[in-house]
Amino acid sequence: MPHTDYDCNLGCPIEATLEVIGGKWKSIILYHLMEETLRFNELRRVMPEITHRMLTKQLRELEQSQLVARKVFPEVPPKVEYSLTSYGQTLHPVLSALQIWGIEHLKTSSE
Amino acid sequence: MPHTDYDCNLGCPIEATLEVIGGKWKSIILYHLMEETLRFNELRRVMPEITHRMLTKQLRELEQSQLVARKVFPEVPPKVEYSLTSYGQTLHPVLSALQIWGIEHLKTSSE
DNA sequence: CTGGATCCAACGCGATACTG
DNA sequence: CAGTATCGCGTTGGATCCAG
Repeated sequence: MPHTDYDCNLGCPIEATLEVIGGKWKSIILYHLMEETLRFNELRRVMPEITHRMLTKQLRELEQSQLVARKVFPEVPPKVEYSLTSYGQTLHPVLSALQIWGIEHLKTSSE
Repeated sequence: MPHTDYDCNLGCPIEATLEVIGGKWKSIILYHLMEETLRFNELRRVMPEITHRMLTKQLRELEQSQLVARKVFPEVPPKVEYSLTSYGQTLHPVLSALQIWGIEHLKTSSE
């Protein structure tokens, strides 16, 4: 890709993306939701290190970014499903790139 | 891309990548160094919003990650050039993916 | 089960001043 | 020009408790 004049001063695209998927948890959440719809506690199970509070918070932000959809089932006990929106799906190439490089990086740094 | 068993619990590749290029500034610095070697103050000029202190700090961390090379010219006044290492170059696809999605995202969110 | 609210410690980061 | 050291504020985020 050419070094365009999106010069990262005004509305830098890279920064914009990181704004949305950056942080310690968002991309991981998105990654897990890429394949399957998950409930709140299912997400906690696949991400044992995130705290209850943070998961809630991150999910709210992903909702606001239109990347994640929240579906509430009016039941007792409550049931809430989280899934990617179609817009969220467009992040697939980005997450793939991150994952691919990460795999190589982990290999390299463990040598 | 298949949903492999890099399940993001133990040594998650995505997290590993973000560990290295994440944060508000690192990817931007890498982006600018992708095309050309730059001196300290040249970097500041293309990134007007970063503070002196933060630029120094981020550059040190990128050095430690082996992504950026620091070359000091023993002159007065001092001259220091920063460039990508060959390892740093391998991030090209990742940064491209971030940039491409960001461009679309900015378009979308401004509508 | 899902999730909000509060308290509080830890850290990030800017501002500033100082060096070779 | 390039870089370090110190201070101090603001935000982040963990622990905990409460609620539908």
